Amino acid sequence: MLILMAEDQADLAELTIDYLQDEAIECDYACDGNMAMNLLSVNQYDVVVLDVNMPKTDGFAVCRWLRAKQDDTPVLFLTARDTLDDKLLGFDCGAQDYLCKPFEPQELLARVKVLGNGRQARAKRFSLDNLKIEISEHRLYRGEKEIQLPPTQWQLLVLLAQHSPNLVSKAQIAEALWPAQEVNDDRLKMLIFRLRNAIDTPGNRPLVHTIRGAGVALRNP
Amino acid sequence: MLILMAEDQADLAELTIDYLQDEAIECDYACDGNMAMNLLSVNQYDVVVLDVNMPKTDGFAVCRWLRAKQDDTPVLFLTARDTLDDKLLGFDCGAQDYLCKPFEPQELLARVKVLGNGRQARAKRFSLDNLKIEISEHRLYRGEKEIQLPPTQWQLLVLLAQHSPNLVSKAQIAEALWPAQEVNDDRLKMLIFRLRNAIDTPGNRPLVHTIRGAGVALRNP
DNA sequence: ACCGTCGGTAACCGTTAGGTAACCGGCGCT
DNA sequence: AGCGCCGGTTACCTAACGGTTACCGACGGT
Repeated sequence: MLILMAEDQADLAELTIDYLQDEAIECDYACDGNMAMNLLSVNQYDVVVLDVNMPKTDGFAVCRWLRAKQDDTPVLFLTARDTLDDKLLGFDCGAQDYLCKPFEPQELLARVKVLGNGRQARAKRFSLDNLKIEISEHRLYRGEKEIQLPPTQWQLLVLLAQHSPNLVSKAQIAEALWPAQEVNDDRLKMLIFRLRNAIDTPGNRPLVHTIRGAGVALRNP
Repeated sequence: MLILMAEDQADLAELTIDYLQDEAIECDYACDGNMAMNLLSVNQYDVVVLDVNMPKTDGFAVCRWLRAKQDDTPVLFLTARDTLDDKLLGFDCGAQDYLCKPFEPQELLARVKVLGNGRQARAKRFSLDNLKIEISEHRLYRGEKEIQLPPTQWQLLVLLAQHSPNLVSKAQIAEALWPAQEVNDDRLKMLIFRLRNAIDTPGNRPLVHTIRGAGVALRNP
């Protein structure tokens, strides 16, 4: 997950960013409103954390500008301005959340995660090469053709997609699909084989890769 | 927008609900955790506002229960428990927001609106292919012909329509139609069969699709 | 009391999914 | 080279699942 942190107090920003990065949240940093807008123009973020009091352009203005250009990236205001009117103004600008300083980094983390996940939840789709998965619709396409998958193969595919492009170990798969059972290598072998047959059809680039002795990954060659 | 307010202090709840209703937010009210779960089993809400300290079942438990049954309705905790640990616990249970008492009703309203917006407004009409459902009038048409549905089939149809084109799992259906009963596959099978007979009449495109091992969806092929 | 409707149970059946076993081929190790 | 392990591939068998039909009891209106 990649977020943009716009905050003019460099020391506070650094502490916060350090903490978030320890929790596997990548952060870009902007020290004022204009810089934030520049970065927002170039990159796509999962969440934007905005201070309100910033040089050049204030946080409210940045948020309004973002919404004006039809960008619905979730915005969280992080500011010392704690009056009701400020909060309402923040939500009015199109923010999703509003957290007052001083704050606990853990709470910020929790809220950022919610905003980032909600976005993902709304989408609930995955695509790689010409493979498209509509998870909530439970549909799967390779190119133009729709593919039907049996239950367990679908489970495996979703699992792989969620970790893509990372490798998923056999133990992880077994744990996810057959919880609290001893690992049986054979059924797993067959399962992977069948999934591969189903989605890596001839004429398409193979996407299911087994790494010998380690596990399986869903990714480009 | 329809929300569920679960709060054991009746006076506070009433004030809040009055305010929200003035702002065009309809509210159902639950005075304890069990009542909240009952209402959540029957109805679909845009947002759930949960107190933590409630009789019978506390708010955290309700939220966990909701997530366990794969319901991703946004949850906002509204509670006097303002320690960091409580907040983190709340988010851990799967909440989207956490607001501490005492609170300003305007802020609650703003946050509820944010949570409710991600989801499309509750449709009272639904149409797909040549199938038209007037939910509030309780009428159903396939092409020009009006169809009468028995109560449970109607319930199922509305449930499927609300999730369309997404898949609805058997467990979800059972939970919605026969809350707090053990899942009986057979009655469900018959129910789906009868609904399909009623609306997927010969000459029309079939819209009720069962995905083996997963559930049912109302959608175009 | 009669009848029609509705929803649940049971039984049947064709299909499919997924597990087991057997075979094969390659790679790395000694 | 030879062996053994790992993973790919084929074949087969059974249990589970879903569609379908038939039947039955409950309920409500006439």
